[in-house]
Amino acid sequence: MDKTYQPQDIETSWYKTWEDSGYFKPSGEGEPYCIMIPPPNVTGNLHMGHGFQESIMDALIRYHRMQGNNTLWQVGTDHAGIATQMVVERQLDAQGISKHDLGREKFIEKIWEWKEESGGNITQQLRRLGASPDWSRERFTMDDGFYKAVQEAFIQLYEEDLIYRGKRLVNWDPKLHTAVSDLEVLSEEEDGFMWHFRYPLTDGSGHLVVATTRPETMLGDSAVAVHPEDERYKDLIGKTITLPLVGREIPIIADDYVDKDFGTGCVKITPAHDFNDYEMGQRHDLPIINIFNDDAQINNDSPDAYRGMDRFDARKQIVTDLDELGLLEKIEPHKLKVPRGDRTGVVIEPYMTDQWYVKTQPLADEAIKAVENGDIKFVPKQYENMYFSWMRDIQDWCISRQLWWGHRIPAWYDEQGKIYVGRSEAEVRSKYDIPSPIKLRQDDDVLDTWFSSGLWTFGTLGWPEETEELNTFHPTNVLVTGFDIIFFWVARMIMMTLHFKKEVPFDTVYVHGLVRDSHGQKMSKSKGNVLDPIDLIDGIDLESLVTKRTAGMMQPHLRKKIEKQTRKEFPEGLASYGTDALRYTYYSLASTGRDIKFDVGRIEGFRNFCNKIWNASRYVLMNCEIQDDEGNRIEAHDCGQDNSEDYELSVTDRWIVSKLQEVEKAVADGIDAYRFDLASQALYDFIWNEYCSWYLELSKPILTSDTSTPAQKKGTRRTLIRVLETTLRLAHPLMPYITEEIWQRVKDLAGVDGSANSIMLASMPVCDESKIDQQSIQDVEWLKQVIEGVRNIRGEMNISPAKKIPLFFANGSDEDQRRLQSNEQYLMTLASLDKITWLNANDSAPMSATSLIGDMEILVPMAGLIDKNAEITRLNKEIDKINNEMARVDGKLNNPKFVDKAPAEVVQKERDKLTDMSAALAKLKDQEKKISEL
RNA sequence: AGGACUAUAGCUCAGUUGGUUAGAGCGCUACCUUGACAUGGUAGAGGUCCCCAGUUCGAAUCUGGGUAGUCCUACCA
Repeated sequence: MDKTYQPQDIETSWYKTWEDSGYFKPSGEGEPYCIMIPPPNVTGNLHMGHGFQESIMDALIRYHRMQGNNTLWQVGTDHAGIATQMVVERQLDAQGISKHDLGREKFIEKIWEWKEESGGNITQQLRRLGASPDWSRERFTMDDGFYKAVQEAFIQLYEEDLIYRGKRLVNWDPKLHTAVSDLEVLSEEEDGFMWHFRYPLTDGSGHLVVATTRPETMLGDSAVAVHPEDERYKDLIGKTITLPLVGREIPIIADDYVDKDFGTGCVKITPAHDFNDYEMGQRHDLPIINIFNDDAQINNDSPDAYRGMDRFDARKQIVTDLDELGLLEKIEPHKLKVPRGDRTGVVIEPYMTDQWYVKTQPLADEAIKAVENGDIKFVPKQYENMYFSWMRDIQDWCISRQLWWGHRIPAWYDEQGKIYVGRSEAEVRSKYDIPSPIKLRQDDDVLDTWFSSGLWTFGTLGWPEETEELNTFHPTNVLVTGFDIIFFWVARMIMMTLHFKKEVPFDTVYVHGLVRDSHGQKMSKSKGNVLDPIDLIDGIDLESLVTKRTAGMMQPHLRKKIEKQTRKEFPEGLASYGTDALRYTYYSLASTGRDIKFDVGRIEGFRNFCNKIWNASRYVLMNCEIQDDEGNRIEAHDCGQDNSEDYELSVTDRWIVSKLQEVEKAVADGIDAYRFDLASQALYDFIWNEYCSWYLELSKPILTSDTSTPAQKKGTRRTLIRVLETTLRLAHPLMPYITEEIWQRVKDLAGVDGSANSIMLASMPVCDESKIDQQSIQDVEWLKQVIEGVRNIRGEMNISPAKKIPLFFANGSDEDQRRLQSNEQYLMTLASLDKITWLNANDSAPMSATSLIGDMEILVPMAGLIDKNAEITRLNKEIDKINNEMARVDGKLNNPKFVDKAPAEVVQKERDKLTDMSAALAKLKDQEKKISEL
């Protein structure tokens, strides 16, 4: 083995082996366990959020696979309608071609080409993470089978009257020329203005002042509304206004939606271009006057002067014109929420169109019940509230999109506009008996991407066919996803699955936070703080990182800023940390419900952890086999794996095995509770602090000493290798590569069945309580305390670690003496001693620096080693510490209320503490006095 | 406007049902190339657990009220 851990040397080849060997496929045996991957955008790239999410899923999958479950991780990608279409449109744009130049068919071909070209990218990146989904079952939301599922779902819902076509106001994206759902609109507060206009009364008796943030919509006004009890305007209700610039006569109406105290108390009503106005229009039977075309330019039904004008130009012109007419009363700065498309960023326009809708209420009712009655659980639980509040106030879902890339809606129209829904034109014709002379035209629209994603859990398993996989793996066990798509996806999946499958899509939803940068900022291209998981795995030099972060950046000042910031933060670029370190970092940060701040310092720490495991394994191997200069095995030592009983386990062997049981439990508990931070912490602590820092050091005196017997050496080897092998299996779900690499070299020494080819198919270690030996734990605890006591004196007194020193034990019990006798060898080595002396009650001790282990004192003679004043200082520090603590405990015990009311055992504990401390204090003070008198 | 979440060491975070001398990693200080590992070892410093009040014998933990931040939902033209 190499002296240092080099992740790049081991990762890709192991992945290939696993995949080629078919290890990712369900075993076909055991309890089924299934996770559906949230399908990433097929032409997208892996970002930190994916990295986190997939690492969590892979840990769960590997863990369950090793537990013997029939484990399926279903993988696939999403066609991501709008996003993908936009990318290809932009590419064509760069060549000066518009999609209309190509026509629908050719354009879709182009997208398929782009899908073929870049589609493998994200799945390759997923492989780099060590993800172990069943690639042989990979799906795409627009593959033939999925198309069929989508079609079937649409037709069924239509036939059940749960899908309908309707004309109403939708969120219109004038850049994309499509409707979008409420969820795809983001409203941010922006600076704007409030314009106050005078609207003259038709009878010439004066005017009303209306306030608006959108002057251009006045062309479509069909009323002015006031509050029915507003004294100022009561008499005007029923009169009319002559709309300036347009000349239309519109009524003044009363509606208690109007807030008397806001603006002027008069509201212009534009039913065709505002959701609230639309409602009011319905209530008062007002005409709906559309003033825009699909581009949000003023249409030809509007006054000549404004036709063809962009909405924002028209706004300016209308304000100017009204001003010239003396009708502009004032303009005030005003903050308002501006709705923008989440993809395009342009202002979304409420717009009258024909669209397809899903009637959501009946579906939502069932979906709410499923969470209420616990069939589906959210982790963390608080997200259930978010889910409920949205579901209980759900609106019908607009599912049609005026795009070309997606599942085309399976509906046909005859020349009268009558709708026929079916699987194909032929089916529709025969079903509704439509003769060929009658022309049918298929609906041009495609379905919202989330409509198809909603079918993901069962569509990928073969629905609408009743497949074996569907029976085996559905409902799935857990969905791992970000909170940002609970509404988009999780809620819809629950509704659709309950409706079509009559069962839940998954038992548990594990919701994680957003991955942010180390300062808590969202990672974004424009901020230039994006980290690419692949760069963290492979490393990247500074220049490449700068180039990458500033690529495609239009504004030069942003470019400069990002470059400066990047050079400052990563002056050396990024080192190659490897997949295992990256994954471990994710796990360590995966506590509940929080966003994740990703700090490169953390990943470096875990790369070091990998190195620690690597080197500990080297040590174990060096002691379990005879090696050549390169560290290759020439011959294996007998590590006690045959069934002979000629080995002897020491107290430290029994201790580390006990500790191993504890960490096995901690890891299992952590993973079972989706607390990967706790699982990874427990494992880290065990490997680094217990196994490496203590156990490996404790094994050295046995293995190197001439006085230890062959049986003792064999027992130690056996424990070294077995604990290592078990720990590797325990760690494998979290760090697949390094564990496999090392496991292959240790498995036979640890007595693993020779037919086991890969650690990923080995069994997950399970805590065996009967192997926990309390006596050994206490003994080693004692031993550690003695060693730490000596080291503390050494450290504080600046005694060179190379200097061997004598040690005396005073005031010890029989138990102490027993422990000393059985651990002398360890003590001599680990504390670097040259002599140990046990003092009986009457023996006199040399003047020494002292440390207390319970009642027992350990003494390091001062002669020639220790400065008197330094020791006094050290003792006083100890004395102060104990004094403070004693004062606290004393106060407690002198409080009669505490003594009366607290449980007896708590009181007793405090009493014991006090007794121990006063004994210790007396000894330290005595010691301090003696030394001072020297 | 309603709701959720967060506040613990310089930084990033743990802290189970109230009882610990409040922990970890990184960073920091001193010493050390000893044979698995300097991607290392040993020792150490560092905390008014956001503030105020309450419940309790006892509060980082429970309750109420603040303050600050993050986010979600709905919005007034």
